[in-house]
Amino acid sequence: MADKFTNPQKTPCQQCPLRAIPHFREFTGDELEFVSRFKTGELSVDAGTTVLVEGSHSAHLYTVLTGWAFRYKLLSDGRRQILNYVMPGDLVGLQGSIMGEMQHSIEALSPVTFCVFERDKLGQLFTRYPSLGYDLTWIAAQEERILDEHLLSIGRRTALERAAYLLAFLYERAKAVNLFDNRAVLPITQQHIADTLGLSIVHTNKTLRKLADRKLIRWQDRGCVVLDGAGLATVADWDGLAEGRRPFI
Amino acid sequence: MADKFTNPQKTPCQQCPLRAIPHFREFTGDELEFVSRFKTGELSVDAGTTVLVEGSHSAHLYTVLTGWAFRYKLLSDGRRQILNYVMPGDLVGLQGSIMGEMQHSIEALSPVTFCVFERDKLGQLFTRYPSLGYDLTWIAAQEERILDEHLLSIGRRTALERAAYLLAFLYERAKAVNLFDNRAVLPITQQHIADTLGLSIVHTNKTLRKLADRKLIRWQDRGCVVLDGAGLATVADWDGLAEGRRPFI
DNA sequence: CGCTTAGTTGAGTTCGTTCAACGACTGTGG
DNA sequence: CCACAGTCGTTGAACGAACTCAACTAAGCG
Repeated sequence: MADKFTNPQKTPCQQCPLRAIPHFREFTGDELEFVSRFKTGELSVDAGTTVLVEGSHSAHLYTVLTGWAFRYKLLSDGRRQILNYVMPGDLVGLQGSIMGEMQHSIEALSPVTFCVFERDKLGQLFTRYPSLGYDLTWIAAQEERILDEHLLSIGRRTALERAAYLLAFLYERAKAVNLFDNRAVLPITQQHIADTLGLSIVHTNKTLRKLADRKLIRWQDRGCVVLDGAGLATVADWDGLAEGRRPFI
Repeated sequence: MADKFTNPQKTPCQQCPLRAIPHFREFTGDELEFVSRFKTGELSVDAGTTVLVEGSHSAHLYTVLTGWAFRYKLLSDGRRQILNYVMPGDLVGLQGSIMGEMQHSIEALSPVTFCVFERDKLGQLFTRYPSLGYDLTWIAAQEERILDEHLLSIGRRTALERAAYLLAFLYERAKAVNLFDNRAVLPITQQHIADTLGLSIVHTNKTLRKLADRKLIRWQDRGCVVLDGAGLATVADWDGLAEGRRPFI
């Protein structure tokens, strides 16, 4: 793909901008040194680019350095379900690395830069840096938690509650990794929201309008502005992420 | 809880009946010896018992030795979403062990025996037996895959497809761990199915009737008899688990 | 025998869908 | 500079899937 660009000149992990964010945990010098060798390059893509494809066998693991993306699956007739969103510090491609084949695809919502790791060195990571292995398990377990909550949402919440939950969730996650400057703008279309909530685009539009009428969000500049994250969480009967400091690779 | 019964006299892991099932991978002698010490006892519960509760802080990890159970979450007004089903060889309680608080509950569908592991020794597992740490990550990643597929199902499949997917999924999983003798009977009620699919019980009943009319299943003896697993998978547009040999602890 | 649980079925209602049309905005090529 | 196409959001109307309510059967159990 022409719009993909792999950059061998990587940002050194020692100067990783994510390490400055209090949301992420500290590394020891040893760990940092290993991760730095584990990282083999960077991948920068435009918004809209499909990075990993369902069914492919990727030899890489990726951590998002900057930007937004999402994971999704398709049915053979084209119906799409967005599974989760990916933000700086998130690891993707673990399933492909650890079990062979990717069972979902990933698409960039904004320009995205990934740190690229070699699957081959994953074994080394576990043998030489058990604490990093533990972190990988932590990350996978955390993703599981989030998927549990999404499942509860799609299965049992009403359309209004679902939409409120999703926006509160995205707002809280993005805030934790400093993705907002002054205003909380989520760079997604109503089609993305519809495909996440399992609703039609028309009904999604009408549901979002209700949230806007309640002054919880505003639709502006091709994105969703969150005005009241806590209010959204209340509508959704959602407790928040309850996640402390977060490891990352 | 009176109906729980912790048995300190454990089945030695060396004679674990699960090891005989080809679906599970081999252990090295060392690993087996460690797991055997990691295991501190067994827990046997009746059908219907709630084993782990959302919000609790469990000091244990469990692997199912025999029986069926399920994981679920509740909304504050009582709406229930079943997240996944748990069968022999499955690990539960990892989230609680690794991140403090359980975010879902677990209830037994049949009499269930669990192997009990100490959370405290989890660090040792990663440092001394990296291959087991890798397996834990594998297990978490596999659970993630399954949740992805469930999300696709609830979000984008029709009621009929959803039901077909769920039953095909349970059938395939249970078959892999020898949970059937001669007939493939799933020990669940229609209420369980409804709470898994995100449907009302009435509509679930009418949907299952359609599957029965097509001779794919039969409802009998308080359970669902799967007559044609492949037929169900076809209705659901589902490819199967595509999982090779599976690690377990 | 009555009590409870699980499954079944019909009738009416609600929520969400599909179809369709339209406006606002963006980017592109002439 | 304008014409045009494409994407995205919005809205109304008609339809259909799934829900609630309610009544009833069958089976298991003290």
